[in-house]
Amino acid sequence: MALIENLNLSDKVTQELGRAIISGEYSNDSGFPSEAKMCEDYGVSRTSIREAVKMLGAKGLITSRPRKGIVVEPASKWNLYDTSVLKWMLESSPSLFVLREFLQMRMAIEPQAAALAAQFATDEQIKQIEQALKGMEAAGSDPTLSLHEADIAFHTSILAASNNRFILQLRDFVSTALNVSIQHTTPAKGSIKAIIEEHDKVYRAISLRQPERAKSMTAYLIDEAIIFIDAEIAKQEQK
Amino acid sequence: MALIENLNLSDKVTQELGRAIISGEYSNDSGFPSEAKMCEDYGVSRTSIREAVKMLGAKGLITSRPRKGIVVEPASKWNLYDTSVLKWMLESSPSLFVLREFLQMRMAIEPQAAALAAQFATDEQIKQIEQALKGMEAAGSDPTLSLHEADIAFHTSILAASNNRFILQLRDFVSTALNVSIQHTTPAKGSIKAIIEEHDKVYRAISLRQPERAKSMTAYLIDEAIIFIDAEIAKQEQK
DNA sequence: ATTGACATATTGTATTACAAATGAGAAGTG
DNA sequence: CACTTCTCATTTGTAATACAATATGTCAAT
Repeated sequence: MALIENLNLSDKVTQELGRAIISGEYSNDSGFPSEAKMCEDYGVSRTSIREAVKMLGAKGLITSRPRKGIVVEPASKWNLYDTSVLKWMLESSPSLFVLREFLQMRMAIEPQAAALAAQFATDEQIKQIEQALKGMEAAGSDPTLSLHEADIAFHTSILAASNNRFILQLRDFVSTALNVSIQHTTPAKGSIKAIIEEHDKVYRAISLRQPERAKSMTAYLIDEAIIFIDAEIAKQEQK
Repeated sequence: MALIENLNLSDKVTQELGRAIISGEYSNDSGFPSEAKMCEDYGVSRTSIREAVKMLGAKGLITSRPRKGIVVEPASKWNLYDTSVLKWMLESSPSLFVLREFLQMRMAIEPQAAALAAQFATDEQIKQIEQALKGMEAAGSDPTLSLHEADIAFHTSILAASNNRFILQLRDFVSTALNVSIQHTTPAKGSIKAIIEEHDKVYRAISLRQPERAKSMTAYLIDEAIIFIDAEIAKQEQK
């Protein structure tokens, strides 16, 4: 999974440091080690350390200044929409709460994306959504196919059809959210048909160019997931 | 404005290269120069060039591999929520169309943020929103104060009150959007009172813990701006 | 035509050296 | 004593050099 192979040294150091920073190993105690110290710790040259530091700086995790050394930025400065940062967060956080935040974000983005798609999608883009929907239907009746992957394809095809770069950019974010979801939601087998039916309603609203319906259908879809997670969290807190 | 002073060399190179990449100077033609070439072009050591390349790579703009050289990633890979990337985009794009995309994003984020704030904001956070609103009122009657800054403070205080890290992260994004807006919207002086009145409705909905009203009031607020920009774009296309 | 070996260009890594910035403490001064 | 100024030490910033690793294309041999 981690696949820390095939990476060059500075990338490997970046991975390790990034994970360590986000899991809070340097937040409270004696501060961040100096470049020289890290050279020893990791057994690599200062060149590689510096390149790693620059990359982490570009993601908003740290800053460095002469004599002062390297300091970890407050979490509010971290670029959470960077896929690496997102990955490190998921590796170090209890994911049920992060998942709720994910879903709240999806509740913001996806209904609006669906509405924009209904207004501005090209015929080609609508065909893409249709293809993804057919993929879900196929996976619904054929267990060898992945319903999960088709589901992701459906949602991202809508993001693409919004023709808004900032929304499309959240593709990885939504994919990640859906991937995390799958770990918690045991897909009630009987309801697969219902799920596909609901996705179909979203598709039809978009293809019929009805922004408001597309928006509320999508909101409905995500709200179900939020209700499920809220229940899950409540269950966990009871223990 | 640019303030390219006070930066170290690798940061300066990063700025220049980033701007050049996003404005498309390397997208179609002979490809990206090699590190050695850039050392000559910029008159700096390979160390600085490499650090700049690493930073741009961390923002998703380029990748580099031995023998193959440095290649510009497709725009879909760029991390648009990186404040530097955002800045470079605004410097190189006709901002009226970018502004519409900004507003579409705000239409996704802010109503949801307001709804979450109505549900989960602490009393302290609601007080913050109230403070920002009072700031707007003060600026409305005192021309020496900046209504614009108070406006930004109001919107970001709601993002903070959502208590969702992913939404709060978009603070810079929303600030930037509002800053760009001001360049296009000549604030009709008579309507200032109306604008403040609408912001007050959002605040009251949040403080009364009414998520749905907070959401629709915020959506109304942003929709007005979208209508304005659409008209502006139509006007420009007529010419 | 396919394969294999080799030359070549480019990034990757290490090392050394010195410059620049800055914070802390010493030294000096009223 | 209070305050300023100077010096020094620490840490990052920049440069230069050298060689390793990697992948691409070429050319020859089968």
